[in-house]
Amino acid sequence: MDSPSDLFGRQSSLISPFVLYPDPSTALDLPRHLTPSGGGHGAPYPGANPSYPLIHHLLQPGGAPMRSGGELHLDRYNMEEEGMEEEEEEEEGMGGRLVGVGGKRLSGDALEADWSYDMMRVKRLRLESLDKGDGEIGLEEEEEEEEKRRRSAERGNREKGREGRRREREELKEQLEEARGRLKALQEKVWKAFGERPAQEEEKRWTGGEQEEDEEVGEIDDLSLPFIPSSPHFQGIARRDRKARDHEKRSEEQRNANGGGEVLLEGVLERAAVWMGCGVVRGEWERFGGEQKFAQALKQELGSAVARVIDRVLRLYTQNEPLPPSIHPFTLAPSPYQEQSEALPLITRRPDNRRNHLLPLNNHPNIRTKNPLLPPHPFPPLCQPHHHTHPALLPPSSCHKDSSPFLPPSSCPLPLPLLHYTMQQLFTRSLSHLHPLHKGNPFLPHLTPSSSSSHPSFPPLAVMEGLDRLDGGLQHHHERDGGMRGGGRDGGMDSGMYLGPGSISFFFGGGEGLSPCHLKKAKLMFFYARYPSSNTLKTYFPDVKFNRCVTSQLIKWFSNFREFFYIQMERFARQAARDGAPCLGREGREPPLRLGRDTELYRILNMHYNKSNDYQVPDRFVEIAELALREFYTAIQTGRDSDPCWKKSIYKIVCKLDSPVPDSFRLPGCPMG
DNA sequence: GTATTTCCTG
DNA sequence: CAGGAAATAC
Repeated sequence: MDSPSDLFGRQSSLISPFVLYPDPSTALDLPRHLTPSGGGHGAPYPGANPSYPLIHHLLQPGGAPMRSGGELHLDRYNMEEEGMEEEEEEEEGMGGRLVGVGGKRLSGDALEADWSYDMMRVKRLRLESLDKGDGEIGLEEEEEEEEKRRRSAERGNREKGREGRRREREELKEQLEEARGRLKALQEKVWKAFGERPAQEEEKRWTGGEQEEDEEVGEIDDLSLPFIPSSPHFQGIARRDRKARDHEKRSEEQRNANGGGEVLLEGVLERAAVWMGCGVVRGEWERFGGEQKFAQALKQELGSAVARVIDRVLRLYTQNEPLPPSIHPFTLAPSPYQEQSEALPLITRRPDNRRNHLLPLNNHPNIRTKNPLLPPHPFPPLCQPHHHTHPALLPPSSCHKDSSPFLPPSSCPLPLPLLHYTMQQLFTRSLSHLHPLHKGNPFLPHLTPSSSSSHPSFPPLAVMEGLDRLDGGLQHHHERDGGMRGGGRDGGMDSGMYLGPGSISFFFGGGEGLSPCHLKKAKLMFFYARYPSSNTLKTYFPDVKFNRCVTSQLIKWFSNFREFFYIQMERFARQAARDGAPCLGREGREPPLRLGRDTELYRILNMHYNKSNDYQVPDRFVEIAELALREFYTAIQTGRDSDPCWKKSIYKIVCKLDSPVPDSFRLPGCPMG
């Protein structure tokens, strides 16, 4: 039950690197219908069932059926990402054929048996042909059969048998060809999306760059070796197959003059095939510690492949600057975010000097400033009554107050997903190559408007926002995954592969998932709506492709926001009741329990919902918070808090206080650009 | 039954 | 903040 497959259980479309960046022309079309698929209580992401057509089978080495939300998802891959349906159909077809020889979809309890059977067939056919070639390998079974046939001396029958097997072989060949073709087509799509590889790059690769390629192949092969059973049969087959494939791969690649990505993609697939071809028999699988090693290797494979792809694309990017936006890997899906600052007439920017008006803060022990990038007094006292334009914005540079220093300032929020830390690191690493000069200079005077506008959305690095959070969360998941999934002994499968729902799928081609930017936006929305309906959410997150998973995610966010809100309210109400200080404001003349903008509570709320402080907290929200505070306070004072349901009345009150969210939130992306 | 919410935990 | 369970709403 702790098989590595569990660790993949929530990932979506891992295999989707082949559709890394969806065609912009098709990325946003097609209304989506929701796919009903089980779920229910306690399953916030019932629809988060991934579709990983190619590695789906790989992920179930023991034939364990994949479960999600307590339901089996065997017969049909969840097609939640309908937009990818076409692509997936192709991939599925290919995956199915690669694994299940007969092109059938392997599923259910029969999976293991089918799998083994099919793979045995492949092996036998393969061995047969090898046998004919140089007689190097033979199976007893085969020899016996031959013997029997010879003895029977029934030529017709023999012919029949051979005919049958030849047909089988040819069928197999055809299927392989087809699979290959499909793979190629997919890869071409990818490259189309990536843009043409420059000719000189290609030349370099095949002259001076060859070595690099070799290294990669070698490295990868090394990686896969442990999974090849030591039996000479398998070793021989694997070696020869690999050689043949490598050769074929290269000549084909040369013919196509495509690029390294093809090698990478094909490599990953082919090595996966090697694993399967060599390790599918259960005994072997177990004998070689298949699960762990497989998981580890798969992780490394995917990680390194993705890293290399990214590196290459980015290298390409720097070499070819400026790229037409259409082929920029990060702008393929039109980024609404880049237009925000111009597109939001309702949003006025705060004067720059606001942030210089740092007043000393009360050093409340409860306040933690985890982010070292934040200034020592990260919170401007928003008590000036003059700045009540709302909503109000800080200048764009504020976006980077808490992001990585080497990111250009106007780079805010592409809708990159809540990438896992590992993925973020990949990006960070790659991007640090790109913008080495930006290091240590958050404000980048040398980044001219033109250069930034030629890649207005380039650094996708809203990703970096909340890195600290995710970093902390990583360990978190480590523990949890270790405890719940890996039993704490998962040798290679740390949470490096763990990705929250919608994250990697988004990145690898989902296209419209939730990003840190959306989280930010949701938090700001909370100032207006504590209980947004899913329709409201759909209205205000137009760039999000809503499916059940995403909807619950957003709803869950608001639930979390409320939770935090209520906790703070209660806490401060109790504190006020305890301290006999009903006046939270500094000025004694203030009405009781006023939430002044210079108060600790205000500070905490602002910090939570408006961390980068690029938004003016609406007066309305302050009022609501005050009201909630008073409700809590009086409930506590009057002893109503002993009633187990005492909070519910307050929730009801708060529930009615939602106000219209400003129209600026209807625009895609972050309302603060 | 499903969707949503709260509560709890990590 | 996410995940899960339980309760509740529809």
